[in-house]
Parts: sequence; C-alpha cells; structure tokens
Amino acid sequence: MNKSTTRAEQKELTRRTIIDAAFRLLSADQSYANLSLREVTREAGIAPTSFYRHFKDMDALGLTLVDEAGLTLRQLMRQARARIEEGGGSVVRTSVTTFMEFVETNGNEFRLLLRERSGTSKSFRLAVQRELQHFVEELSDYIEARTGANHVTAYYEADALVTLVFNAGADALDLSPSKRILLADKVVQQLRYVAKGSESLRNHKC
Amino acid sequence: MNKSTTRAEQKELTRRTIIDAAFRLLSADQSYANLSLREVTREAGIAPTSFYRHFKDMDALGLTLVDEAGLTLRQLMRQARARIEEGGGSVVRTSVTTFMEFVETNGNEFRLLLRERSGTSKSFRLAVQRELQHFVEELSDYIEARTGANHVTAYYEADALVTLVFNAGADALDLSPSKRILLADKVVQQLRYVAKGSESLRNHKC
DNA sequence: AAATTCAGCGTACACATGTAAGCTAAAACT
DNA sequence: AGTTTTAGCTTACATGTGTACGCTGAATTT
Repeated sequence: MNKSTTRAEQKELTRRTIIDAAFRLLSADQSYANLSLREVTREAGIAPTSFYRHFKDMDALGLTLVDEAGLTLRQLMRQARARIEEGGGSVVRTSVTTFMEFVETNGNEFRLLLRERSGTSKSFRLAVQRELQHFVEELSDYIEARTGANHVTAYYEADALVTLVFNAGADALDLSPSKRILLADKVVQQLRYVAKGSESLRNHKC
Repeated sequence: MNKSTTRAEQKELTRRTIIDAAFRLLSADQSYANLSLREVTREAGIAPTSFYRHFKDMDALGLTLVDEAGLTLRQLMRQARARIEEGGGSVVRTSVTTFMEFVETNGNEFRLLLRERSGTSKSFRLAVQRELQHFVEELSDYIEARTGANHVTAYYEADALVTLVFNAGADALDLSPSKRILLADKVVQQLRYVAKGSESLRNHKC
C-alpha cells in the first residue's frame, strides 16, 4: 500500500479496454448476442483467456454494457430536463429531440438496449426492462405532480409515452436524417395524443 | 406428367418439414439468429446438405418464417374483426384480447417477429416492418372512415395504437397469466388515451 | 426401353469457438 | 530480502459450424 495501486489501476484499465472494444464491435450488423469472446479480446488486444481475469463470462460483460448504456441515456435525459427547467421550448419536443440525439450519436449503445430487450437471455431482458422502468417511474411522478392525475393513470400515461419514444428511436436507426425529422414530428404528435387523451378522460367534463 | 406430381409433392413436403422444424426450435431461449443450419436439418431429419435443395441459405428460410408468422397474425386479426362486426364487445378490447391470444398460443412466431424487427439483417427488419405496416394501414383506413379524421392524423393514431399493442405483446411473453390480464388492462387504457386524444385535438371545441 | 433429372445422402475440410492447464514476470505484502 | 499474489500469455483440445464434391436410386421425360 505504498504510493498508488498501480496493479489495481492497470486491471481497471484493461477492464475498460475490454468494455470499449465490445462497444466498438457493436453495429447495425453485429449484435452482442453474436459477438464472440475471441472477437472481443482480439479487438481489445489481449489473449482470449485473459478475458476471464475480468469477467466471469460474456454474459457478465454484456450486463455491464447494458448498465453503461442505460447510464449514458439517463445522463442525457437529465441534461434535457435541465434544459427544459431553464425555460427552453416544449417539454415534449425537447425530450424527443434529446432522445433522438442519443440514438443518433450513441446508436450502438441504443441498439444494445433495443436488441437485448427481446433477446434470449432473461437476465438481459430484465436488465433493459429495469432501465426503461426507471424512465417510466420518473416520468410518472412528473406527470402526477404536474397534472394531479391519479397514480395509476399517470403511470399508464408515462408507460405509453416511453414506449412510443423508444420505438421511434428504433425506427430512426434505419432512416436517413431527413426522414428522421418526419419521424420526430410523428412521435411528438403521438405523445400529444396520449397526454391530451389522458387528461381528457380524467376530466369527463364536455 | 401422369397421375400426380409425386416428385414435386415430396419436395414440397420436405420443405414444410424444414419450416416446421425451424419453428419448433424457436423459443424464449433460442432466436432464429443463433439457430444453425445443422440444428434445423437435424430436427427435420434430413442431411445438412439437403437443406440447400430447398433454400439458398438460412436467410431465405428465415424470411419464409417471417412471412408465415405475419400471415398467421393477419388471419387472426381478420377473424377478430369478424367478431367485432358481428356486434361483440368493444373494438379496442376485442382487438387487444385477440392479439394477446396470438402471443400466448403462437409465442414463438411472435418472438420471431419481435426479435428480427431489431435484428442484424436489414432484409429481416424490412420484412417485419412490412408486416406491421400492413396493420397500421388497415387500421388507419378504418379510423379515417369511422371518425372522418384527416389522413395524416389517422395514420399517426393507427401507428401509435399498433406500436402500443405490439410492445405489450412483447412484455406479455415474460409474464404469468395473471399479470397478463393486468397488462391487457393497461394497454386497453393506453389505446383509449390515444383515440380520445386524437379526437380531442381534432375538434378543438372546449 | 433408354436417357435424364434431381432429392437426399455420406464424406471431407477448413475454420472458429470456449476454455482448461500451466508458465512467467512483475507487483504487493511480510 | 524473501514470499506470495496475480494479470496476462502460450499452447492445446474437443466441439460445432457452413458447404464443396460426388454418389445413388427413384421419378420423370424422351
């Protein structure tokens, strides 16, 4: 325990190298599911067997990636909320724009979440679900506070909103930038339907 | 060209055997993507190389499966519409119930669509998209005729409805029957938000 | 009856995979 | 200074893969 833990430091560094390598290998044509341990270590520049010094197996690495991707997304959305509080444009529009920016600049992180949400590993599916649930709950609280809607209603509404946005993100992946704008317009409109419909069914007047 | 094409018949029969074998191998734990040619032929009871007598490669088989799954779904929904026309309960409720039944009884067909929608093959993604588009357009026409909404509005609304139902189906896959009922309630409510919101924003009165 | 087609098979090969076993050198601890 | 720990390496093996090649016998055509 002398000056600085050079050993542990190096280990952490290699661990990061592996994680970064894995992210780098994800693309439209390669999902985490068909990514092999050897590919990852090749990209990371280490021996295949060295992988095990850092992760129990590919599943463990995958769950780490899901966590990181979720974290990135959450940070971005928090940033969007800050922009909103400071009085920037419409809540809906800003949120959608931010999310679409995430999809555009972090396409492979998003693809990971998107694909593993319906993948063959239950733990992966649960991990992604947890990330999404996070957004639904936050949004639900926001709606409840803002509109005074009852708990269940707010939750249903938030869930629908998140679902629509997430799916639009998935669609965006295969679209040209110009068509993405149209897509954004579509989803903004759809979110308004949900918000308005929820409100309208709440106050049965008229 | 004598009595009956025994040769072509047999070929078609084997083709079906392969298709059925492939469907049988799909499950919560196995996606089409990580299904090997050899696994399929083993299940079908033919030699690996015989596969090529029927399909160019696994992609060709996969696209066939997507088509068949889409067809099954479409038939079920048509049947639901018949039930509705005959005056059975709510349009929304009946549609959701029918879809949920499809997910329950044809889980693996649905999983195929769900997974390949975001898979690594663009042609698969497009194939699934086409199936979904089919529903959106049909529903869009229905809404336009029924409510007199403008073309774009009806389309946006239909798109949102299909997205919500499809996603609920995905969630249903990992749930117990009792929780599926709650899920169905949720999605029914969400669909009503969309319908009501769309209508409400259309007639700006009140 | 003779010739042709072809669905299905067996063999074979080159390749990629996950991971077990054991070594090494440097870091960390005593 | 001596001992222990350990990140990373090399080698090795068993297993699964896609598919090329050529055969066979029966169905079909001539």
